Amino acid sequence: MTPDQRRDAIVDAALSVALEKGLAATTVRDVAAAMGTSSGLIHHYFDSMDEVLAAAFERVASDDLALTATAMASAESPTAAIIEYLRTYAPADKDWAFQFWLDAWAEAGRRPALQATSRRLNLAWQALLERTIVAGVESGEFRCADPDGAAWRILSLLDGLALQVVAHGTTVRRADVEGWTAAAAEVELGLPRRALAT
Amino acid sequence: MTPDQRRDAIVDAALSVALEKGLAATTVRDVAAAMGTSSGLIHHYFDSMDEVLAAAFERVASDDLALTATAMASAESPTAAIIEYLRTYAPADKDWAFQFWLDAWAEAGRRPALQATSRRLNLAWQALLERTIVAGVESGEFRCADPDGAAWRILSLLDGLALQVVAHGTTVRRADVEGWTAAAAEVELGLPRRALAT
DNA sequence: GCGACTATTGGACGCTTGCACAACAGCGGC
DNA sequence: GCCGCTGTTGTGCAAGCGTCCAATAGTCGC
Repeated sequence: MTPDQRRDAIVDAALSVALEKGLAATTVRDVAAAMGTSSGLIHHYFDSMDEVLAAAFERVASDDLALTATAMASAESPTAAIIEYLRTYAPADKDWAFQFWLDAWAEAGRRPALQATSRRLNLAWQALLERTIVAGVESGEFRCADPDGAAWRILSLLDGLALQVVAHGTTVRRADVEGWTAAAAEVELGLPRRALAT
Repeated sequence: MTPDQRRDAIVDAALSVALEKGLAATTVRDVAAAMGTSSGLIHHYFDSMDEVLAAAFERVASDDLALTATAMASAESPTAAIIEYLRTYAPADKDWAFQFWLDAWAEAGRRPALQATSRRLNLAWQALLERTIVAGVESGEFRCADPDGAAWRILSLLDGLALQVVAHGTTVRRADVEGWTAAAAEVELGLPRRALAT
C-alpha cells in the first residue's frame, strides 16, 4: 500500500466506525480494529486523532457534495436539478452523515480548523444551490430577484428541519422535511405550486 | 445550603463550565472544582452526569423561553407578538445561548436525558409560535391553513440561519437572519410585505 | 446532650482514551 | 549481500472519565 492509499484506508475505516458510533466516539483503537492493523500505524500517518476525524468529516461532506453536484449536472433542467438537490439532501438512510454536521457546527466555535472546514463546505453547498437558481433564472424557468439569499434560505430551512429529525427523532416527520422545503423553494423561485413535488 | 439551593448551585457551576468548554466536554470534576466542592456531592443530587447537563441546558433554554413568552403576552396583537418572537430569538448579544442549542442537538443522540430535554424545549418554542399564529388567524389578522407546519417552518428557518451566524461567523449576515425570517413569516401568515419588518 | 439523619468528603474502582516508543519486517539502492 | 529506510507492530504509560462507597461533619428534633 502506498502512503496515499494507506491514508485513504485510515479515513475509510474511521468513517465506517463513525457511521455507527458517531464522530465524537470514534477512537484510535476502533479505527485500527476496523482496518485490521495496529493503532500505532494511525499515528504514523496522522499527528493526532483530531486530524483523522477532521479528514473523515471532510471526506463525507465533500463526497456527498460531489455526488449531489454530479446528479444535478445530468438533470435535464434547473427545475429537475433543484428536485435532485432536495431529494439527496434530506436525510433518509443517512442520518449519520447529518450527525457529522451537527457535531461540526457545535464544535466550530471551539476548534478553528474544524470551523474552517465546516464553513467552506457549507458555503459550497450554498453556492451549488445558488448557481442552479441563477441558471434557472437565465433560462426563464425561475423568477428570483435574490439568488444568493434564496439559496441561503432554502438551505437553512433544510438544515433546520433535518436537524429536528436527526436530533429529536419525531418532532418533525421525515416526509415533511422534503415536502415543506420543496414548497418554500417554489415560492422563492416563482414556480407554480407542486412544481417541485416528487 | 438547602437541597434546592445546592441543586441550583450545581446547575450554575455546570453552566459556567459548559459556557467555555461546551456541554459535551463538561465533566463531573470540572463542575465540582467550579463549585469548590467534591465530585461525589454531585452524584448525591443527580443520578448521572447526563441529568446534570440536561438540567443545565434546561435552565438556559427555559429561562429564555419564559422571557420571550412574557414579552409576547404583553404585545398588543398577534402581529406584534410575532415581531417580538423574531426579535428575541435572533442572536444578538446572546450567541452563547444559541451555542447551547448547537451543543444539545449534537449531543442528543448520545445522551438520553439531554435529548428528552432538548426535544421538549424545542417543541415548546414551536408551540409558542403556533399558539400565536392560531390567535392571529382567529382574530382575522393572519391567513394560515396549517399553523402547526407554519410554526415549524418559521422556527426551522430561524434555527438554520442562526446556526450559520453562531457556528461560522459571517457566512450569513446577522441582519439577514431577522429580515429573511420576517419575510418568510409574512408569506406563511398571509401578511402584506414588510408587515413584520422592524 | 443525645440520637438520627442528611450533607459532604475524598478516594478507590474499572474502564477508556490518545500517544510514545522500542522492536521487527520487508524492500530498494549500492 | 549488506545497509538503511520506512511501514508496521504491540505494548506500556499517564491521564481522564463516570460512578460508587465508606467515613466524617454538621444539624435538627427531642
